[in-house]
Amino acid sequence: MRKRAGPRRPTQVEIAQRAGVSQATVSLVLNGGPGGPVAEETRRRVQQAIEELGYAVNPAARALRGMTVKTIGLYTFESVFPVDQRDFYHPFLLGVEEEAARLGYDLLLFTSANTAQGGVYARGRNALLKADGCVLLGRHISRDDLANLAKENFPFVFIGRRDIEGTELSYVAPDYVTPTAALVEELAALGHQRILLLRQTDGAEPGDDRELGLRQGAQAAGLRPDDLVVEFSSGAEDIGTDRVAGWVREGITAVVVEPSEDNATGLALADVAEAAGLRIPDHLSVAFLGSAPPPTATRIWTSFEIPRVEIGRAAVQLLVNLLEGAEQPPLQLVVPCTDVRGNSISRVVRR
Amino acid sequence: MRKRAGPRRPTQVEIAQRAGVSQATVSLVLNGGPGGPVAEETRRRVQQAIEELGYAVNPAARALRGMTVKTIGLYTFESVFPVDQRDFYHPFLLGVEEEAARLGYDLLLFTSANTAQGGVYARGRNALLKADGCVLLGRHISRDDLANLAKENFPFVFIGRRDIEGTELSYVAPDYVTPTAALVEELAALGHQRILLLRQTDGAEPGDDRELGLRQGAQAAGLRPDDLVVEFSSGAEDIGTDRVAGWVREGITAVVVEPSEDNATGLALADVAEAAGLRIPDHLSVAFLGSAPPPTATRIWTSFEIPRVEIGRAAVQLLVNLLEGAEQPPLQLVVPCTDVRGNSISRVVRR
DNA sequence: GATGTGAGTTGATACGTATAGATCGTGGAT
DNA sequence: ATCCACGATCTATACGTATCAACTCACATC
Repeated sequence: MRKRAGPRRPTQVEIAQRAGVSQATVSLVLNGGPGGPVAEETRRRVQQAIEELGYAVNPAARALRGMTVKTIGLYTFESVFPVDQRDFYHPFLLGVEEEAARLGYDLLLFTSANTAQGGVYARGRNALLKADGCVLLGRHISRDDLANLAKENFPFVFIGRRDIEGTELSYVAPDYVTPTAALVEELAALGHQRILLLRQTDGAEPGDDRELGLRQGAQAAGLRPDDLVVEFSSGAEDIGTDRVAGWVREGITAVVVEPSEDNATGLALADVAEAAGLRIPDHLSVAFLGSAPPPTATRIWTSFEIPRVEIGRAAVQLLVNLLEGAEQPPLQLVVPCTDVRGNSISRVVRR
Repeated sequence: MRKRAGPRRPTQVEIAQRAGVSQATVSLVLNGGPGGPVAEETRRRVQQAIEELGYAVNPAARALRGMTVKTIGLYTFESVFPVDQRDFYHPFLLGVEEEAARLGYDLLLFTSANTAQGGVYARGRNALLKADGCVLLGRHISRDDLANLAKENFPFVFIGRRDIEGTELSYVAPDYVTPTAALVEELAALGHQRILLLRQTDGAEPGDDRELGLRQGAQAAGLRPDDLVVEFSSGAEDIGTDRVAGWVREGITAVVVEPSEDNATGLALADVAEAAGLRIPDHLSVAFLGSAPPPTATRIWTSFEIPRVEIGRAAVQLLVNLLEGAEQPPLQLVVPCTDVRGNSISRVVRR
């Protein structure tokens, strides 16, 4: 941590000297505040001195006094930066950026302190403290970090639902339960009797939500709990021909897949099924419980779309509430998703 | 500018009390520095207290002491945020982000203080001071702002060449002169006798560079100065049928166009020419002196590509040099562009 | 035994700001 | 004439850190 170079900038003291007033008066002119109004003549002299010397307030000093700096941090547990256009996270950033700008906050990207670099508390510091508050993002979160931040009473909003024991943290999350239940009901109505949920190994709470939606939908459709199968996968390599054949032998006719960034699991399932002569959707219905792979000429995946930009915006709004609002309890927000009607599910066709 | 809410965070003083040492010793443990080494036993006790209380250094206090905070600002004169994928500026940001992350700096996006909001010195503050230094970007710069920043001795690097009288500022810019000259020589070799340079009204130094390249290339090719025509345009509405017809009547057979974000001028020229029965390139050669519109099935614009990502990276490197390096004069960097061989120029064909 | 020597620690200070509390006129009410 | 109220300004302080200069203490040197 080096010293800054170059000559010093003018301070309020120098302004005061030049204007023939005290430093306190300069601060009064700048910020108003208690201490009474400032006489017009005095104000004029101070303003003039400010012009002449090119004074600008020192944000560090303000921050040290406990003032906010109008800066919102954005921390991503995965390496999101540099932000590629095709990036899974890009829409979130867009929303965050947009709303931060609208509310007059600057946006601090914590590119230097992601999980690979040692996380939030890398090098014994809490990098996030550079900002007034922070939006957190990412699938592979560190629960310790979250818990610590909450304990430290640092204002932050998480994008995605996470529950940490002992603290009620603030988050904005998509509602996975409702559309999953609806999808399962639809599958049941199409005649599917046994449904498989393919969860991500590291799915955490979002995975739980999908499973909850599965069970709710099944119950509403009159399916029994043991008509449901839940299995896990951590990527393409987990989806072998044998495994898929086993599912079919068990009577599975529909698979609902928890998405991941690259949707490797779901795509592998489609490949393997295809290679085994199983046509989608005739022999096997497949739906994604969230963002599906991009549509092709022949295939539109049945799924639902997460309103990422809106979630980003909402996260900033929540955070600014935390920062500027009165003492409120941490606030959670769950936003609805929109269905994507695809052609990857259909009525069962016996082979 | 509100007060921060919530309970206070532990400070070095509290760590010191708990460990039974002085605050100065705590700082020594954290930063080393002069004041001699710390005994192993003492260090251990301090570390333990830090663990137990969950101490994290206060960046504001460090900054107030004149330390750097490892933060690079990114300021854009135009409204670049939110960063759309198709955005002209996106590759620059990519490079800046990438290099900042690599060098261990966080990136502060000044979304709140663009030109529309009052510029760098909006609300009497210099927003940029929140960062150690800053990368500046944009076509419609405020020369006053640049001059002021230079006067204030604020460390910054501009992307694109700008000359400000009285100060030598630090920038990274593409070399427009060399490829422009090469293009003009090529046109001359193809038999073009009269060449038009179509400049952007607000082109500033980059426009000057193109004109310089034009003259250099012409001279090398043996064209006379009055074989060259320079005109200005600020967009599609400036390119009428009459104007284009006039050029042709004057004997112009080749147009080199200074690009803009949307390249409206160049595209309008193509449209108008087409509508007037002038085929490109047979009747009129057209080249872009920089980033051309995207290629279509039939048309690849002859142009040259600005290495935007590399320029972003280089800007950060320069800035970090300024911040960390010894006392050097401001440093400029000019990077070469790569030719794009298109099909929009050819030998002259008499109609 | 006097005198350095150097490792280890600490008190004091400055960075620039916001603000609580004290001060000082000045004029109006009593 | 005295007191009060109030507008305008100032003095003093705290925020949390890094660092300089001073200090202590043990130990080696002559």
